[in-house]
Amino acid sequence: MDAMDWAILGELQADARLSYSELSRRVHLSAPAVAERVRRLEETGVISGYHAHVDLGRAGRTVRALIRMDCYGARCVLRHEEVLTQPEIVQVYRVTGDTCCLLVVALDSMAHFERLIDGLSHYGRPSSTMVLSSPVAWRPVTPLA
Amino acid sequence: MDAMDWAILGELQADARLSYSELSRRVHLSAPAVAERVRRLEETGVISGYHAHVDLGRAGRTVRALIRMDCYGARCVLRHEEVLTQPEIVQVYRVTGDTCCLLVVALDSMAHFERLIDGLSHYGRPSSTMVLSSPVAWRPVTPLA
DNA sequence: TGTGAAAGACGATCCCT
DNA sequence: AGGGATCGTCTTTCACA
Repeated sequence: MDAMDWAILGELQADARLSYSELSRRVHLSAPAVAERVRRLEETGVISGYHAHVDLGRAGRTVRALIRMDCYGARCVLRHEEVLTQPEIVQVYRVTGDTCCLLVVALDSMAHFERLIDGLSHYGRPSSTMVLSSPVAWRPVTPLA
Repeated sequence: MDAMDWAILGELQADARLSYSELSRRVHLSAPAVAERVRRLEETGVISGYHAHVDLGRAGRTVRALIRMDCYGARCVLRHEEVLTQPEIVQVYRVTGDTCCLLVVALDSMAHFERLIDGLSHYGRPSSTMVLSSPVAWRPVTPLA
């Protein structure tokens, strides 16, 4: 992971659809050399994937919330994968502290949200907070000073 | 936003670097037609970008935490953009409830984390929880049933 | 590792449907 | 709005440094 790798990562985090030739121009390296470095970043797992980001609001998911789950021991949602694979749940963090995990959910209506909460309450006590906005929706990973 | 748009969104969310020709094969449409639909999805903002995802652990960011900020009125971090642009902060949610926002942070050490907390405490009272793992790191957006 | 050249594939565009 | 043909560009592979 030298400066060249970080330069390539920076470009691909900003625009994953850049061609190797455009990438090679930006980082001042030949296209085959860039392609080889990208291949290795993928192989070693530094790059975990390339994803189009969909605007949740414009896709109809106007209701967003954070749900802290205080689970009932063995009935913990983390032990029931089928719960976590619901499309409404967009992120799950297992955390320390007095709750077992935090769910980030995005839905199309409050009614749908109410139904989700009802389903989750079988596994633990959900404590919800509505998301008003995301001042930082996502930030590229850079080497820390 | 018909079924074809959703099929294209599904493919590009799974692999943003797919070529139009490969995409056209997968959704059974000609390449120019696919390109035109993608262009419109970008223009209308449904697709907000294409990003390479970097594995935080393999990039040296081994410490992750969620920080709820209980801000001191006008000194709220949401009013101080320079605070939120720090590279350690990877996501920010403005939320309802008794705290003003939730920060998702990723750092290379606990010492660095301590310094971050110290800096934040100027703006409000930070309440932190460590992230153990992400059972669902990210999920593609699909039409809800 | 990185470069340069060559062959095949791909992306952009135009026109027609 | 989609399909087919075109041309310029890009990806990939190779030999070589």
